Amino acid sequence: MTSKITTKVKILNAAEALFANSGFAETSMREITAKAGVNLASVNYHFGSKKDLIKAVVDRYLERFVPLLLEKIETLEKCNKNYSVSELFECFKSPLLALNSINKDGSVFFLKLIGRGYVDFQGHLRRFITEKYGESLQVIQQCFHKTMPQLTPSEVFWRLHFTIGTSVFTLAASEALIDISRSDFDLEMTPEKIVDQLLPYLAAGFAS
Amino acid sequence: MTSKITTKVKILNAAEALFANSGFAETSMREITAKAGVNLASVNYHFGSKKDLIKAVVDRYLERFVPLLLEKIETLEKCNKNYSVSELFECFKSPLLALNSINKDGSVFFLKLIGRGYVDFQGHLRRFITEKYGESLQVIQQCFHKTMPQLTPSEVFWRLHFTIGTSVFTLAASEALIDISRSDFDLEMTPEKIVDQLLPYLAAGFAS
DNA sequence: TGTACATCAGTGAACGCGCGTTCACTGATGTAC
DNA sequence: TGTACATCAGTGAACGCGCGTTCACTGATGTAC
Repeated sequence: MTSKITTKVKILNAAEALFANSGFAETSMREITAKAGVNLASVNYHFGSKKDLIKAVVDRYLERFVPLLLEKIETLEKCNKNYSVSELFECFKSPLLALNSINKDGSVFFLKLIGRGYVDFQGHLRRFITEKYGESLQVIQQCFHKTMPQLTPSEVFWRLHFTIGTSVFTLAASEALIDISRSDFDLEMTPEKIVDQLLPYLAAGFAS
Repeated sequence: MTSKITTKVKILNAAEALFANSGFAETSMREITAKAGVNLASVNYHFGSKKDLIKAVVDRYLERFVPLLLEKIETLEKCNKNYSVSELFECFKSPLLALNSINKDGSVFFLKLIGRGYVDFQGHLRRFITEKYGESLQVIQQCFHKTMPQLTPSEVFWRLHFTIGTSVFTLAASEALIDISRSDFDLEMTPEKIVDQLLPYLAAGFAS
């Protein structure tokens, strides 16, 4: 039994790394297929178009991540009716780490991709995500509301997006920041170390 | 005395709006010149290349913003040896608002552009900024360090960039977020209202 | 003041290039009888 | 088991298009004598 990597998966693996690190618009089909070692035309054969490839790359992570996260949150709700923000934050950790089974740097790629999705392109990716995962996102939002019932739904929404924003921006820009950190402080940062500094910052902000 | 708007300024005004809202790579020279109502070739005539236009657009804001900010900080240091983080944050407000004299939405454009600069392009814009404004940025960083002397320089650096990240990401993605906010909560948000919610979040995070 | 020349702002059309996509095709595998 | 056909994965080359840039040129303004 050999674990044969199909052309489709080769393309996804090559594309996600390039998309995450350079952005959707900046990455060409020729770069992707060259990195994957497959024929240029095979992307359109397997995925139809570049837009659909982008969706497929992001969806491979969401399809794994969202159910795991919902499961964790459900368990938390059963065990503890009055959970805190940081307990809720904690629910994100293991589903994120589980993404590393898709790809060595899966969790970093995933957050970078989400960041690109916010900032790039007018909306086809966002539309796709809200259509497929809108309900789940609503549930998650309501859980955050329960931890701070004094806020309005809109306030919860915005604080949540500040939090997401900080996370994904930090990772999207991490290459530049790691560069600066190395040259200015002679400090070799890794995504893990960054997350360690990031989490208390986020928790303080959200509960402000 | 008529206030004649030169072709150069027409180009800058058209380009900054498009760059801020769509990104550098996604905006074409033809879109810029069409919006500015000038000849396609005039961008290369006045600026040399698209890369140099990007630098010029960003620099027009930095050239105004950085001296004003340094001035504010200097005044603060003279008046009050032991200033707080929020007093330091306060120094950013009026220089940011002063950018609205360049363009009605100047301060929003500026932050969006900085956000794009982090995430887009491999580095020519970042290199340009650190070369021209690196010293000033160092000074500002040291001021933040004074407000929290118990932190290492590296920790200050990272918290500062989390803060910048949240700000610029929120504004870069503000169009999408304002859309969602309208459809989900029937709430018409403006950049000003967003900033009002953002500031306490940032202060809490930085001082965590 | 008039003439000759230089500089500058701006233009229309074309250039070459890389892009995403398409198309006709090959060869391997699966299915029906 | 053998043959005919259908389906599927993958390919090489080309397509049309929009991109940033270039080039030869025009016309207005400034400068020297």
